[in-house]
Amino acid sequence: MSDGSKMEYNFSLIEKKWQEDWKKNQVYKVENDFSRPKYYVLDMFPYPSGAGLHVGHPLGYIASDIYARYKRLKGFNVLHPMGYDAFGLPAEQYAIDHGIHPASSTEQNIENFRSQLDNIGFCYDWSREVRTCEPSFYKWTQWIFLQLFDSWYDHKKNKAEPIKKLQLIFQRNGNRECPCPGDGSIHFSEADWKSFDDRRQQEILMLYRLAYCGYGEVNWCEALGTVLANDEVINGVSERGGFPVVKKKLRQWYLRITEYADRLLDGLNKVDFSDAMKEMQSNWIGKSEGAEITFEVVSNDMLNSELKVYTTRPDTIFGVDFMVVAPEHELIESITTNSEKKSVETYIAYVKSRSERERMAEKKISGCFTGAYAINPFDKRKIPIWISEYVLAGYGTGAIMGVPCGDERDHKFAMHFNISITNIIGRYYTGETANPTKDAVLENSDFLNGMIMKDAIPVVNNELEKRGMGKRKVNYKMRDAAFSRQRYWGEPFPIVWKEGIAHALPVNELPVELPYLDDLKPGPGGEGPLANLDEWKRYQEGIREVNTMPGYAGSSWYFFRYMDPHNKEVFCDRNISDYWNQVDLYIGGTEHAVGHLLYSRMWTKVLFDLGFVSFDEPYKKLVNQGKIGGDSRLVYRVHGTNEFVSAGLKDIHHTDEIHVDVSIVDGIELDISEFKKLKPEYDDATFILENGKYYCGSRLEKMSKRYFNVVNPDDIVLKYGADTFRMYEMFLGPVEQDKPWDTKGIEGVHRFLKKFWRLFFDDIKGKVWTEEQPTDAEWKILHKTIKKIEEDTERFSFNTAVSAFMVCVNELHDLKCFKKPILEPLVIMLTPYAPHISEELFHILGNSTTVLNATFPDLKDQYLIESSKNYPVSVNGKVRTQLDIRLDATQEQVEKLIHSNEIIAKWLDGKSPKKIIYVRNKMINVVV
RNA sequence: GCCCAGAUGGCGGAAUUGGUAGACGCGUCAGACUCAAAAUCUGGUUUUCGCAAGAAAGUGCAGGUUCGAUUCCUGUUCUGGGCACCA
Repeated sequence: MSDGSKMEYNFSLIEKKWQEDWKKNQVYKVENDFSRPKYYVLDMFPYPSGAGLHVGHPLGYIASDIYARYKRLKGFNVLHPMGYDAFGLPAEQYAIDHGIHPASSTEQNIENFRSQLDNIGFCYDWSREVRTCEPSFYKWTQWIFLQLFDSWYDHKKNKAEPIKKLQLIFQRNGNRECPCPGDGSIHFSEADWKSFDDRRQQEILMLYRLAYCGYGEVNWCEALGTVLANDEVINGVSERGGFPVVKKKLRQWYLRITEYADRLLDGLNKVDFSDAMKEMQSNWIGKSEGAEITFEVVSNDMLNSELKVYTTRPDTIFGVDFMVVAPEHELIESITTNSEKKSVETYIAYVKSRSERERMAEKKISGCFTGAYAINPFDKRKIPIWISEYVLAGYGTGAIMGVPCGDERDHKFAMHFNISITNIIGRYYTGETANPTKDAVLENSDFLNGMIMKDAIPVVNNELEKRGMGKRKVNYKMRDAAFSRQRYWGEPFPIVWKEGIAHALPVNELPVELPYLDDLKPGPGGEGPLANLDEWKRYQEGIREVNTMPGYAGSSWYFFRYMDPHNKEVFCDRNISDYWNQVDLYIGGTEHAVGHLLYSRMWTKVLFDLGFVSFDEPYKKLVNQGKIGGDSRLVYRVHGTNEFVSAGLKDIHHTDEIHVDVSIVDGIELDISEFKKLKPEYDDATFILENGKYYCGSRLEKMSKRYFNVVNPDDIVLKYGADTFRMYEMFLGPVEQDKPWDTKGIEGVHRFLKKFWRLFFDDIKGKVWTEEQPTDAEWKILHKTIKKIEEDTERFSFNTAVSAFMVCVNELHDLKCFKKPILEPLVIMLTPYAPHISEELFHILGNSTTVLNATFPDLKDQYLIESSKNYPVSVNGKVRTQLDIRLDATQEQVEKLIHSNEIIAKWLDGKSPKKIIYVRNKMINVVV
């Protein structure tokens, strides 16, 4: 390269040159070097959609890239990989609609993603790339699934254990010490167990397995031959075609994630996630502590059966005026009296006719009396048992005790059906609305009278347990996660069915490869497309599982595979996972709060329990990047005409607004000639202008093709370069925050980089940088900047770090400081933010090695001590002077400074200060 | 309805632990260079009053704590996000 071409900042040349160099020399390849301190920076890997990346997507990637490069400069061995979450529904839908096989559309999309990512200059170690749809990857997805299938949760040890151990326990003790998580009503002795045939034994084991197959309710549409999602069913008929849809119990695979509810909740205390994220996860888990109370039931004047209810407020037991059971409750048939039979049947038929949607949307009060009564276990009062859809079958026992004075829903129900209300909280209940307080003193409550409600809770619990009428109980909102899909584009299950019993395939037969299938129509009886492949289905004397795993299977463990991506023997070598350990920094969107993040946390805990890894929380710190919104541009057409009116004048006409492509608008000014070319109908459009210009309206909304507001990073990189793009995305605002994209603002950052370049080369003079020794003032600028950039990078405040660079360069320009001892550390500090220009300048300064091997510059304290401002104030009659001092000042330096400070010296008048108070590490109060 | 987060110039945002509010950038105004434009450089830019020096007000709203509050506390309004008959 000649000196002449170095004169001006030619970003496209520089970026191309260094990207090729990085690739050729495999600069970012990472070794599993156990002798070095490690740091693991991970992005949530993308789903390679056909739309490609817009400027919003790389935000998190840039932040993690900066941090990874920063940690590398700090001397860490940094694992920073990337891959693709490549299995899933959208690719399959696309295939069905467009006739392209998901394997090839996925391949194409990945290629496109890769070129877009490469453009931005990330430091990923691509030799560790993973794709969840590759057999070499999903072999281990299947293998981990088999570990889940072969395990159960031992509540005594509070961990997962191999199912073999459970079989031994059953042989010795039956299940009296291991209550069945799948069906609490199953009890058997060791003798019973031995008497069960193999089939029965396997059925029972299935109820314990962490990955299990059971029956769940789904929307089944016979005419379409498929299962439909809730939102595809409207008023009991299918959205497409209007065919009848019925609720049907179908065989489904599940993850028994509920067994990990407590540990998933507790684990939140030892990870660094945002409070909002922790909140979302703990709400989803929905732990509540209460009691399960058993009521005797009288029907047709005879003692009939028992009804269990779950309540978090056992203290209100004497305020119970009615019981409500869910319409699906199994007791309904047996307890309904002859006289009520008809109305109960009518009510249940009504409930069944309503879709989940209607039920949730309307929330109207409905219900029906069963004719039966429950007996209050303490005062033996008869309590009517009702049925209502506001009680959910799936939570607690599917039955509640109605306490109208304390619960608003119960109150509304009682008012609606004219049930008399017992007041147990005195003046706290006005008769108008319920009061859920725990602070009231109980009345009308037998042995609890005079007690404060919250104190009464343990008293009642003790009494219930003493009398055997109930017990303390913890409940969770979280349900087991459905794990099978009747779809093609996913991992096949390594399972074979023989006579109704699921068998794991031997590990040496993994992976079970997904057979190539052209026609992706569903199979018979609600099964997936794989069911159409008779030959593939048959496996010895059994039949393969034809469902596939859901999209979240591969993403639940992929972070392990990056550590040891090419291992053919295990999913990840234990020594290697011990070294890389937890992901130190995980960056991704909030949309995965309760899906991916919970599943991957659970899988890690299982692998930990079974001894395959040494930690049970996968992510040490999680940062959620915000979304970048599109800034749409709107034009206004006078209704019914072809005349467009400028935004400021739109209100005086009756107009329709139309989105216009942001690329033909400069700021808010429309390029009318470009606009006319958009559509033939616009060709003869007329315009009402303001000041001779057509101004567009604007609106912030989601970046989407539909709104013509998508900005492609490729276009930005082409115009301004990757370094400008990276820095601008960071400069936009805090990483965690949602913010709008504004292409105009990018000029400022671009100017900064050009100015940075001019510290080295002048347009006219050429080379300006020298080997000269800097002055103290110049050192101070450098050290101030090092400190600021280091602190800001460390605390993820990349926007203020970029500002600090700008300030520094402006100051150096003002001082005309082009000295190598100042410039070189600056280039190194800029590396994480703008890697290409840094490499080039570092190379020019005469270092033969790349910036990669450089270290983040050390601080020299002596240039940091300075006094800034001081404020004399009067506190409680004493005169104080406050003094701002650099953070790192030592006691000695402070005292020296105090005596040399003009104002303080005047106050002191030669005497010593009475007192020096360190208010903060930055503020010092001197009392005279 | 419940839970969480936020509200600062024309705009994006800064102020790290209570210490000169508005860093940095955009936009804009004025000037330099230029025949002109681009690029670059210099200066101004919270509001009101003032020729100016300067003065007063000012971080959604109303209070409170403090020598001092964008920051802490109480109440309130609005905006964004999450959950939603979970007993």
